[in-house]
Amino acid sequence: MSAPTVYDVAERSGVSIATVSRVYRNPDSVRAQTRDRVVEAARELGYVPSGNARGLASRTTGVLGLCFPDFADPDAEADTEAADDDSAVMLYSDHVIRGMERAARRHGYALLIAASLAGGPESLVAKVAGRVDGFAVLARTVPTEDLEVISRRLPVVMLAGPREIDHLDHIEVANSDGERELAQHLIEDHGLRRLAFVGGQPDSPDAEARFRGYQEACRDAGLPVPDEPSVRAAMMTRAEGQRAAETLLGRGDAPRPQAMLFANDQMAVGALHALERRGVRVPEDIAVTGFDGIPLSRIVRPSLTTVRQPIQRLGEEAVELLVRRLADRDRDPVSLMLPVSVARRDSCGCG
Amino acid sequence: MSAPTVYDVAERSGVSIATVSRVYRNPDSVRAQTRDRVVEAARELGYVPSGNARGLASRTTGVLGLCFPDFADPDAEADTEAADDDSAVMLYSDHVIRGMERAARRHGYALLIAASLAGGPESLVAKVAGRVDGFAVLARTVPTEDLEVISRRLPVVMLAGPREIDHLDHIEVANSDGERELAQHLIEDHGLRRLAFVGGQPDSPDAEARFRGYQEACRDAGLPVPDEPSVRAAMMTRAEGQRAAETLLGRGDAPRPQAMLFANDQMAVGALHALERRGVRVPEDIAVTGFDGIPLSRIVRPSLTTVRQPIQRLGEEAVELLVRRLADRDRDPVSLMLPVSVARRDSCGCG
DNA sequence: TTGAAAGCGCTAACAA
DNA sequence: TTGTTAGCGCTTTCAA
Repeated sequence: MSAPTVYDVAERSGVSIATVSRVYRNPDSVRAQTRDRVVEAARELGYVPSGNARGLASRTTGVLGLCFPDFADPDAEADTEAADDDSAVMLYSDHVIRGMERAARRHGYALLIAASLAGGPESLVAKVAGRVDGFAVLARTVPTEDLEVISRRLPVVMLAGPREIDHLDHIEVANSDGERELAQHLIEDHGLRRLAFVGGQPDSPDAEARFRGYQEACRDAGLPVPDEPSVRAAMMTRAEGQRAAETLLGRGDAPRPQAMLFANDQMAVGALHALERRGVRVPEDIAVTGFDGIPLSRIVRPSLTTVRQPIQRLGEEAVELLVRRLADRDRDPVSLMLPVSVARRDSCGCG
Repeated sequence: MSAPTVYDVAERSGVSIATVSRVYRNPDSVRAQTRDRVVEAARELGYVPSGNARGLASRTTGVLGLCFPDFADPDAEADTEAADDDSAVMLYSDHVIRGMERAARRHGYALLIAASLAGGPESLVAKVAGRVDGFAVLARTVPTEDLEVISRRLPVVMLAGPREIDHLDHIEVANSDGERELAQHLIEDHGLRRLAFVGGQPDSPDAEARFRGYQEACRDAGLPVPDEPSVRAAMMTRAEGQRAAETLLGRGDAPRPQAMLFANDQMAVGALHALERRGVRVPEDIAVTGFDGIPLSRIVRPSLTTVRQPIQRLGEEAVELLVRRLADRDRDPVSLMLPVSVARRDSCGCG
């Protein structure tokens, strides 16, 4: 039972394969009566055009791609209470995916997604690259070297993180500006002076950019400028935020900070829990801030002061850039910086 | 500057195109020295294998697909406070996507996703169908008629909702069982007798199944069995839950219900807010329950009693089914019913 | 409006 | 271990 092809449909409806093809590509170029015969035959046969053959012949796929890092262990158990935290970590990719999917849909494209695994000639990236008209890559997902090669063949846009290849389109989020503005607010409007920043690993470009913004705010305000975050979390999960908060409270050597700035909302929420348990009031005793603006940040009590990051828009803009480049391969490479906005809420005392 | 092909690489490295192909498909079948020459030439040329040509020749794509309904308006604004509610609505597809992506990755597949739009010969569904080895379809996304045709060509698994085509693999969630168990708990363990159910539109199979479970519990307990939900929400959003709660409280004609059961968590959370504003205590004055078990349900105060639905697992199982059918086209069609579990939390008085 | 024929870039026997 | 040679199913000129 091999799948029916244009030949089968052509034979059954008494036309040529070219006509069958036309019915699917440009129905109006075929006489209505002929068209009906073809459509009917296709129905009876269960004919579905082969995307591969189509793509091969027409040199386009109608598909855009996204490669993202495989943060979460694919074997992690799901749908348990314990998995919620992990679940939240993925939110970032999910938002990008959603944004891309919507924008792609608007332009008539489908979206192919794949989390990167190992490299090598048969990597997922290569698979994606060969099946799409263009694709987006989240920072630190694909070796720069590979992108160098692939981007010679089709449009690639790099998302978040630094611009590693300067002839590629690139979008980033104003991480540093956002954190600076947030810290400034704490310092100037609330008069806080003993701040602590909880960051991520040094190889996380986002977390590092946020830390830089924090440093800038300290410098601008004439406060001591730390070289390193007060604490570095490995995964930036809620559990780690909890731990970080306890660490910061427990340091006998220094006075308790007046504010804890976390590199993301997950950790800040964890900290809120830890502080509540220790009987430390937020914001009366200490201010807490996050970064990202996930839905959860608005719901926790006290509601979390944070920096809203337009992650979904990141995905949408990526598609726009791809579509534009597909229309004009020679346009100059673009580098966008998406603005963020500080959401002043209860946890800093702005209720 | 047309993209380089196997021929270019073969010529540059002084081998045949077959050898080039082997290097990418089965590196070990080529002498190391030859392989290095090929890889080097490919690098220099910027060669990326064409997925289309590959798929055409090998009759497989290494891609699985998902079609889901286009609930959210793709033009809706994102990343604003106002969009949060809308944002939450999408969570369902997001979870399925995540589940499928992870499972697909485990099996070496990428995932192609597309929200359905209009029908017709050139619909997104057809595009997906032509580009994957098999795909999953969320209920009410693709006309049954189309699936009938497409499923003759490649494996299709139907997700959530009733089993519309009985020779296809199918997975659903025990909506009805879950709601019945939940209502039973309210009735038997908490001794409540005046319950109200807030449902969705009649064309939502999930919401309807939940209502049926509710009816069953009423019948089993000897309570009056309503024909219709007390309120029907159009989109089952937080805002609508709020409104529904107010409607139920405001009905002068009947005594206030002792419990409000919502067809999903979103609405229940909205109701919690509305009740708090009206000074109605939960669970002391009234019990509130949801359905789905989204992360938010655990975080709101009081924490929400709900039914945890394994949505992500739905996606994972879909992939498993597809992979299995790909391995054996003749196996009997499977219909899975994924179990749910009642999460007894504060909002029913189980804190 | 329709048909004939030449690829699109790769895989997969089969040979060597 | 490597090369030769048919296709895979469709789109796309160019003619008719």
